[in-house]
Amino acid sequence: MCGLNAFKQVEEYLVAKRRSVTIKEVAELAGVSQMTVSRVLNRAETVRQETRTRVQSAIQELNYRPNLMARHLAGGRTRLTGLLHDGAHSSELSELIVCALQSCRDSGQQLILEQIGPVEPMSPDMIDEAVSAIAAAGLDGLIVPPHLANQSRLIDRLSELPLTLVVLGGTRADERFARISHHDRAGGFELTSLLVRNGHKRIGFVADQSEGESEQDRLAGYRDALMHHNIPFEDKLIATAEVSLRGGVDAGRALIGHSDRPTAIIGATDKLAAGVVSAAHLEGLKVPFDLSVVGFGDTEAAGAVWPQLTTIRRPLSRMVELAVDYLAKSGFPDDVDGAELVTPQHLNINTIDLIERDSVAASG
Amino acid sequence: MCGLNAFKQVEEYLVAKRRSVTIKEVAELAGVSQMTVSRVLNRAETVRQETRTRVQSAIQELNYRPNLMARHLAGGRTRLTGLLHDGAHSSELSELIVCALQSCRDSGQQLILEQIGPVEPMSPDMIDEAVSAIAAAGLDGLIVPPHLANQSRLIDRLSELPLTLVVLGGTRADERFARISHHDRAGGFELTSLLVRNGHKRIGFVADQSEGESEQDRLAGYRDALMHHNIPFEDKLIATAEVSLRGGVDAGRALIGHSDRPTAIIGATDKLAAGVVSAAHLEGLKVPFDLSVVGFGDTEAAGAVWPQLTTIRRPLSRMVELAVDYLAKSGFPDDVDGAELVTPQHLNINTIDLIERDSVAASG
DNA sequence: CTGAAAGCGCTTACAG
DNA sequence: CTGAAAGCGCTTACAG
Repeated sequence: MCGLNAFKQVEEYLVAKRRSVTIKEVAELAGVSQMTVSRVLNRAETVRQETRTRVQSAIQELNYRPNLMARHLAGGRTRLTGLLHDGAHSSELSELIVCALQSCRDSGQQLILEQIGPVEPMSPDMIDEAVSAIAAAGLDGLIVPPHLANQSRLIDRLSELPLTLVVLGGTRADERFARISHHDRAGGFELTSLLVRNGHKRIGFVADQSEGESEQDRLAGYRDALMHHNIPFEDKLIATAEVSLRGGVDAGRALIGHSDRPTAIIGATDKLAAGVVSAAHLEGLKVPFDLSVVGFGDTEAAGAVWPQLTTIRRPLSRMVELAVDYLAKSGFPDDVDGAELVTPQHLNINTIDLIERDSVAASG
Repeated sequence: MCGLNAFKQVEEYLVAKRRSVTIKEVAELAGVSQMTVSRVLNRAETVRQETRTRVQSAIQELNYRPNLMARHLAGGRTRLTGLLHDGAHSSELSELIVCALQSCRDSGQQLILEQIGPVEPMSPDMIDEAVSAIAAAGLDGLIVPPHLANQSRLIDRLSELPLTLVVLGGTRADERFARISHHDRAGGFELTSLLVRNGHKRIGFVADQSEGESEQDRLAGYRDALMHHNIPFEDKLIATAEVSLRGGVDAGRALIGHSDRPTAIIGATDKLAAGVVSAAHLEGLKVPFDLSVVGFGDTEAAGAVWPQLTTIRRPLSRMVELAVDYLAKSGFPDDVDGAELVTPQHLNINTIDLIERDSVAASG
């Protein structure tokens, strides 16, 4: 009841004044100075817990949002956090941005989208130009999404900038930047084991020819699983392809083509797997009855083919959230749920999120 | 070399940032007050020509750029602009957000994402709750994306809030809010005509059962085109489906099933069309040789099936940009390129962007 | 036609 | 751990 009344009052007040809630009002409601509210907003550790809590409830009750303009003007150093993207719109990019926006707001950072591309492959000149633009933006931190984590020249250049770099995805720790990885190798193991449990012994794999660390790790996980289940590894069950639908179709046809064809195929990405499904259709095979197909990523591609793909979801939201947090606090916390701190600069998320849909059936 | 250059640029930038030219310096150089400089900047007619000229040369000499942050801060409150979304990540959402973020920054607005859903269908309670949350956010404006434009209860509730509402997509002008529509009917006409030009006479249409205005308009365009080309309209060539891959598959099978089957099928959305492609595969028909298929939207679904779909791209970036602009200026400009001002509150974009891919072949 | 003052909403720098 | 003051760069509202 009380909450409802306060709610109503705030609303009426806002309508009447036609302006938004300011730090002053929050301070008044919490019974502290503006300074203290500002400290809470900026994550200063010097505020007593009790005071902090009081301020936070005031913020919530009034639905206060700091005015970015004022912040920028006063501070001269609102932290600008960049999120790099390549201009290709996708469900992954929307997940990344939505979550980054939310996390940045929570931690008082301002999100700036920085675009590179979308030309593929990226030329050295293009990279240098983009990096110059990023340098000129005066960012405090920059987040590189999984999709661009393999661009070594780009990462090299970005590492030289006077900003904190966080790379999502990939595998190895690198002291030039912070990395948040997820357990691709275990994912590959899991997906392969699922197929083995369904009786499959001849399992094909469509690998990414660009040899990104993540994609290579998925393949390594596949080999781990074969070994674990005493199934011999065969070169001819591996095909490489450019990550595109066409690449998946071609690689799928190649794998299906020969006489001793696989009964199941893993795509290193959903897009490749979607291509494999189409290849199966073209060759007259029913999925999943004649051929099981699984992918990686839980992207839109996984839900756009029939049957919809069993796949492994990447914890993108979690990763950006952790990245923004890292930038806010200049380091990872010691204890992150479901994640392991490999080095102070390298956090690995080790939960696996298997999404089972309709593209797997028992063999034979 | 390049790295060194990047460093140098940053250094220069930082120095520049610390002492960026302000209105005060311009005023001093021109020998006037800040106020006069401000008047010149804001095109006030009350400045004497001679003074104006002096100020302008000072501006040029110092290469002065007004600080947008300060401008917006002083000029009034910064406007909070909401973008509604349903939590379902997609390429469309990423396009919407990327563009909204950019436009808001340009016009000094602050973008707030407001989520409703993602439960489907949305219950009245859920809608009311979401609308309350939106009310409490104290937004000045709210943009409703095409995907949610059909939710009449939601729109009704939002119309009652003390904020400026802009609905993207849909068809009819409504005085309770501003609308930016695109030419769905002409799009339906165009797509149908493309098929007719390819010799198709029996053209199926998978309609959206939810009867959204846009989707209905596409069907109307289809009928227009048939009439224009003297092809009789047949009820049995129309199927309705829930907008999902499964819906498309089922509707596709129904249309393909009967003896006198269509040689081409239009999906009211790409997702439905993707389902139709899968249905064709399941029934042993080759796309596009046995069946041509086209969709609407140029979404990820259009690129995730094989063959990739010919479709019509919606001008989403353009629409959000215009929406943000409308909110900034409280109205549409008189002359927008490629668009028509139906009423002062209703702008219709009449360009059609046909994306031809590989899902259409000549009939017979 | 022009200017001095107040203030937008926030932060930095200092003081307790 | 918390607060009072000054000021970021500009505009509005008032005064000449």
